[in-house]
Amino acid sequence: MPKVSQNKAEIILQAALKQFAENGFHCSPVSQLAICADVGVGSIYRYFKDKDALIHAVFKHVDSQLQQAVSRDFDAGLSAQKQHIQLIVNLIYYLKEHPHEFKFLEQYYSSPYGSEEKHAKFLRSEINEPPNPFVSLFANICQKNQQKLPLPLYLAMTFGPVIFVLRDALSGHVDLDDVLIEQIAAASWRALET
Amino acid sequence: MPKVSQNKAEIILQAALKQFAENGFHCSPVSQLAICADVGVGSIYRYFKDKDALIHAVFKHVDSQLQQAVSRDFDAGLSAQKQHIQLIVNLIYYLKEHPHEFKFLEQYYSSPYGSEEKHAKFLRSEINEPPNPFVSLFANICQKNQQKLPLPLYLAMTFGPVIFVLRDALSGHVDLDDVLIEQIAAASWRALET
DNA sequence: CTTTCCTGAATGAACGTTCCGTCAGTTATA
DNA sequence: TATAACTGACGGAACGTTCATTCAGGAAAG
Repeated sequence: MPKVSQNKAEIILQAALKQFAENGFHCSPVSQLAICADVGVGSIYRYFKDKDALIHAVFKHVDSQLQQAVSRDFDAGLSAQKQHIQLIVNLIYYLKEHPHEFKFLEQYYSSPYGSEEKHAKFLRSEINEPPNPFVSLFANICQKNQQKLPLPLYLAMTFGPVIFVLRDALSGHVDLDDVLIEQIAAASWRALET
Repeated sequence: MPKVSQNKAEIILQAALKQFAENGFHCSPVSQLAICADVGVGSIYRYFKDKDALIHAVFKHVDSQLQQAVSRDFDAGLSAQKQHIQLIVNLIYYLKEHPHEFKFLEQYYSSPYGSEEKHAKFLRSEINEPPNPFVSLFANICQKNQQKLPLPLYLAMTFGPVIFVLRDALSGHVDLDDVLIEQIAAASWRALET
């Protein structure tokens, strides 16, 4: 037995993701997280300094999986349009099939926890991180067309509709089928053309 | 609200809007609301059954003012494109200049409080409410072009970018000037064309 | 005086965090 | 190998804090 079973930390992380997504940070008492992970309350504090640290750890975990999923089958040889649509479709598919991850990220980014992180991702171009495919694609688009497309416009027309439609799909008000997904991706590309 | 000072309820409502927007529902204790409104804690419970009722009352207040602001200068005689852009610009302007209202609405809609309300607004076409200008315009667009544009796509491409860019503007990461506002409105119209 | 309005200390529930006893697994001793 | 001593992961009762809500009583209005 290792000092700290790597398994138990993982179990806590998964249980926390589920609880946070379903009930929100504030309505997920540590006692409830413990029950959901089938673990004593004290054990959570063995693996994570406090509740905040747990929330950040869940984010890190979710974010890295999302990055991976979005970049899947990415082909830099395709046209900018095809790349764009591929990324959007990947993004929607992944989040549609991982509603817990989506709800968690929404909460995280719109809370004091993630208000910095959000833009660090796009406005800095940091080293030692895997290059964000959306950022590279945007740079690509700007270079090809000499149009001066502002980054905030690109982000708004790209992620805005995705987030909006995912919310509606998750709340059960909208049936987000393959056709609608393709339509969203195509429309968001049209929005960027001039 | 029976026989009670009209004024004091209003003061509480405004103070609550400010506090909720700045600190969130969960970090706005009733004691703090009372201090901010310069009333006793008990008085809040004279005007509102409990904290939840207060939150719903703030929503009703904010929502009605927003509806009014968006419909300003609305001219049904203009082209669908011009109408669309006018509505979007109105919406962005109002929310940009009323950040408390925006932050409150964001919180409200993405909390258990407003998960129903949100879509009641669009998916039902209820009587005895003032007609939603976006809904009428959408019906208009669908009639003119015989394209079968699904409502969820329209909503996503219309409100998605607006919400996204407003978030960034509010967090100080983006300078949402008149040019960008026009660009967003124009892009969202382009997204709907086929 | 009677009634209405208002207050903030008091209340109890719920929460995050701590702390210590328990015990399975590991090492030391013979 | 058998036994004793040690170690640190683990659980959950207990603690202190914070919150929404209440209520007894004071102030104002009539």
